[in-house]
Amino acid sequence: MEPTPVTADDRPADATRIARSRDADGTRQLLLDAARRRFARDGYTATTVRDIATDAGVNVALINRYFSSKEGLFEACLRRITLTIDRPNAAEMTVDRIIETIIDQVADQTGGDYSLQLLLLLRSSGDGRADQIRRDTIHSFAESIATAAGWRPGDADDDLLLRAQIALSTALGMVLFRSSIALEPVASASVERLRGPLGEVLSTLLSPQAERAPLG
Amino acid sequence: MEPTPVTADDRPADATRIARSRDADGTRQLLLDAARRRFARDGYTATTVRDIATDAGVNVALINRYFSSKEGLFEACLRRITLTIDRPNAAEMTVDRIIETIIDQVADQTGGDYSLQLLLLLRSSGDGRADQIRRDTIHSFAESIATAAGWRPGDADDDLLLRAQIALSTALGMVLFRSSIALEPVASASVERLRGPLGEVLSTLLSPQAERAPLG
DNA sequence: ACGCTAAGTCAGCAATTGTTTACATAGCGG
DNA sequence: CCGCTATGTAAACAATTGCTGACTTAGCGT
Repeated sequence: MEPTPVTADDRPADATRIARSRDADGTRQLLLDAARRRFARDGYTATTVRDIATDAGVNVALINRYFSSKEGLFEACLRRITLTIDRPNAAEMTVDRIIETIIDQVADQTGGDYSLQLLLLLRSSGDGRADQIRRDTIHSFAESIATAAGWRPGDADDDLLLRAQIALSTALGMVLFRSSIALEPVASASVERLRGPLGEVLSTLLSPQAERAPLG
Repeated sequence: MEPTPVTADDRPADATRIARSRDADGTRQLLLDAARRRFARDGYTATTVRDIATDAGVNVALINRYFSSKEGLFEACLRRITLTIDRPNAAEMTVDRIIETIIDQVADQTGGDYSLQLLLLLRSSGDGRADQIRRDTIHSFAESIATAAGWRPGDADDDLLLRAQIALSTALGMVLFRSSIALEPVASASVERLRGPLGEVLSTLLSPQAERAPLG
């Protein structure tokens, strides 16, 4: 099963870290990169360990050596997810900067790592532990957004958290439409084209508005 | 592989159409119902034909007899999708009614057929033809929404179509968070709780606004 | 120079997958 | 009442899956 054949030069030829013949850490990285790509694009069950090993240019057995199992490799991919929003000290993030970051990440058409990681967040292996990791990652991601909007951990009112999650669902849905489903015209819309409506949506959700109805 | 075991009474015991022992159409329906549930919940590759047959209480070989292949059954499920929005004569749909319909469908916590069908729209079999059906379905769904907002087929300006697709991505992302990922607090938020923010988002996207910036 | 350990290879196993083939039988037309 | 066809059953097929064990070999420390 080879739904999306990956040519040799499609694999990120990281010139700075040439995979020497006997480098455990380097091999682990190659496997993680190939696995993330496969899992994100084709999903967990549709991806075979042989696919990943071939993409990484590495022997299949090493997946089990380094990650115990296919499931372990998937969990490692999930744990490796770091989104642009979480990288700077999120405490100083303003709503407008968060919104701009989300838009850039969603609109990233290069098939780069960030939209790939967003896509990975939507994949499930069916395993409970992996699903929990995924849930935690998304949740912490939503908390970062909500925090920028003024939410504080432990707030009795989680309206802002809810709104942040709705904003996230929009972002993830957009990534799905653009990279996986290829729905036109949204799939090939430029960043400039998306900035308008997406900005409106995210501002509506996250920007403080005096006239917002108090939770009934 | 049995990620989500389905008990006997979990299967929709349609009393009006008892599956008699030798009824081809009835058997087809049983298979379609079971397949849609499995495909929507677990995805295509994670679902086995034996899972479906067991859920439907039907012999495995009948899947190939009636639908040629697992892929054919999946396509039949996709073709069967009819969303609430498309059912009435969409020409008379107002934006507000469309918005209300979307919210109801997204918030449907009963795990009923409609959220199940939305979930199915996010699943891929990897097969090109099935993906095309899925794409067409989503696209026509977006056109219905855009039409209510004033868009007309053939419009040179597809800004409203784009906005309808963004609205759809929000809706699908929400269904994913609620039924598949079970992300709190959005997963168990009531319809009343969701109506506020979701209504704001959808209105922002679809309601005519004089001050909307002309496409630059 | 050399051996020891980590790193990588190879072949194959057991289980599961979708599908097919040959067979059984219910139930209606005559 | 009989037999023919549509319907359903059972068993097995080849292919693929994740994974394992025994084996090789590169490369560093001494």
